[in-house]
Amino acid sequence: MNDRTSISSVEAELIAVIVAVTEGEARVLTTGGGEGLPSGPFEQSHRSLQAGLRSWVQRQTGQSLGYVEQLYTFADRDRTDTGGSRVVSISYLGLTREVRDGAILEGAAWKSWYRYFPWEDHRAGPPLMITAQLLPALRAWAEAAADAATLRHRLQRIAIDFAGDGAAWNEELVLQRYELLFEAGLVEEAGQGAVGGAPMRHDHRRILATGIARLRAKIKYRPVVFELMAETFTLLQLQRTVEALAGRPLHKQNFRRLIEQQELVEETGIQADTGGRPARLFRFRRRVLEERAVAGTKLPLVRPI
Amino acid sequence: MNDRTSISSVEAELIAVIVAVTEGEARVLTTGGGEGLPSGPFEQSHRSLQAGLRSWVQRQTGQSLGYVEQLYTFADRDRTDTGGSRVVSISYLGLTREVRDGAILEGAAWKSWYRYFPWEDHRAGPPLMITAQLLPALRAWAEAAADAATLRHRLQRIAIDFAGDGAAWNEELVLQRYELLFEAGLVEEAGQGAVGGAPMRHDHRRILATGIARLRAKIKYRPVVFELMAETFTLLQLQRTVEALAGRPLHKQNFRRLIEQQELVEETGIQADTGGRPARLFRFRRRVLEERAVAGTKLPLVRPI
DNA sequence: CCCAGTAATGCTCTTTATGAGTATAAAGGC
DNA sequence: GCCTTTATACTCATAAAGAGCATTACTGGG
Repeated sequence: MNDRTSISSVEAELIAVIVAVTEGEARVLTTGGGEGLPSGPFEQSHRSLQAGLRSWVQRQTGQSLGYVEQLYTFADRDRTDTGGSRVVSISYLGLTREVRDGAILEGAAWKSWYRYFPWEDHRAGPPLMITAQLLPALRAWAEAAADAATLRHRLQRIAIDFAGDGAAWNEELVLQRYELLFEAGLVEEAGQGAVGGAPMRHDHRRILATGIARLRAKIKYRPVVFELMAETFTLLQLQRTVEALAGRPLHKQNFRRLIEQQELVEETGIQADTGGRPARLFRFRRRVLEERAVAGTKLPLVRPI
Repeated sequence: MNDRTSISSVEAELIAVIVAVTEGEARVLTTGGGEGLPSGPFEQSHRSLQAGLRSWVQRQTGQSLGYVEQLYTFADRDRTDTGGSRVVSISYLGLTREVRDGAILEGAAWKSWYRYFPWEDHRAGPPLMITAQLLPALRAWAEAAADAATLRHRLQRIAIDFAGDGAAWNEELVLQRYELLFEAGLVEEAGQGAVGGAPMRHDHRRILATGIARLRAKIKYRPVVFELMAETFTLLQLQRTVEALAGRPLHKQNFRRLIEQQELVEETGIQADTGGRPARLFRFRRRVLEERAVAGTKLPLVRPI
């Protein structure tokens, strides 16, 4: 690795985590019957990586990506199906809205992301499968450790990732939890004895976990949720969207206070029929993006149930 | 971009932003007389990207990288010197400590990062060059806008990035500021009329800006500063290190309160001769990394001078 | 020994942010 | 009218963050 000597040749592909929230469900665009993420070669014709991704999604879904962010570049995968040549996979996170009648890629489908990570949805309290299935299996794995130090370390990781010892659930540890389950051999990609969650090809579920973790962190300090909303929305709809992403319930009044005091939205004057008292409709004040270095949507939590 | 069709071949290289803090100065490992960042091909033999980077730095500096994190993958550069073939550059941030007598790569040298970004060092108040040089030049650029909307937009960006209108200086906007100056043609890489900061080859200064921005954000929520410290240190040394990275002064007492209440450090029992009252020496409690999902070093600011 | 200079350290005060809860308002369905 | 449902307005308690004052412990010079 001296300065500019030889540069090695590799294959490059793009992998996309495209997220939308529809009817209060966080969904991700999948291919191959829900077993893969959309992916394809990075073509020489593309002006840049982002441009390549945007143009592809635009062509396939008829919908422009509101927000695009690079996730991670992987190269440590062993790809046996390309004849031993090294593959560099560049993954992206994209936010959009589902178009009902949009021309969607053959075989592509929107799937709830909790289908792949059922242990991540705490909106109605901690999923029962955590205590019923995951924790017993994880503890068995921990106790199969070769030595005491490994045992202690495994138990510690389980406690942190799955909020043992009365610690609070940390919704951002999506990737750590998936990796823990992977190491413990509890997801299908790792072998047998899967305990939960639909599998994906290659390491696509891992990439999805990376995307979810990034998004859950991002909504707290950047106003990206609005990329997932319709032009106008009620504050409850906005809250439900954040809850769908974060996978946990929020305190309604405090959520409203937060949004309004940050002046992220403005009223449109119209009312929405919501089943109870009509709600005011709001729209995102896009100007805030240029007015100041703007904060996102913190999570006004409610006490864990 | 259908699923697994053809995959295009590109050249892959690694670019490293290696940071150390020595005597209260944030420094970065450079090559070619300070005009480039260490870079080289990603070799097939490397187990993974990170492993490739680590082994290379280890060989060249005799120092292991404490913390490594992927920064960004670029592919939109026009590389004319490789015969039109596309280059994918994967950049990394690495934290380490300088070794005085370490075998350092031929031509490599540690340079203060404020040499490249003199407008980023606000430890002794806002640098005079901002009001004396940058702002006048930026305003001139803004006023050369073709239409009123562009003018307004440019002025807005200047105000956000350089804390106009009494807004607070945001130390995380390193990349945005560099890009603004680039667009305005005020850095040497963009053409003539450079106003400040040493230039670098290709887009290396941009990559360095990305690394600084990432690190400035990271120290607030992850305890990564300790990777830059000696085994034991006084709280003031720790504070000076954070200040060197953040580029702004911190409130001493509040900084101590923050560090101690988070139990990030433990006393070693030894005292250090510091010129005044002797200070207690501390070491990082590495265990916190496994005890809990741990917070970093927030910035207890002092009022801007 | 006294004194100035330099750091280190202990505490208090104020303001703001956050988690939580109570109360009231406005719609529809019966 | 009464109940259900959702929206919205406030209040309260606590914790965290920004700021400053006071005191302690060393060095070196007279």
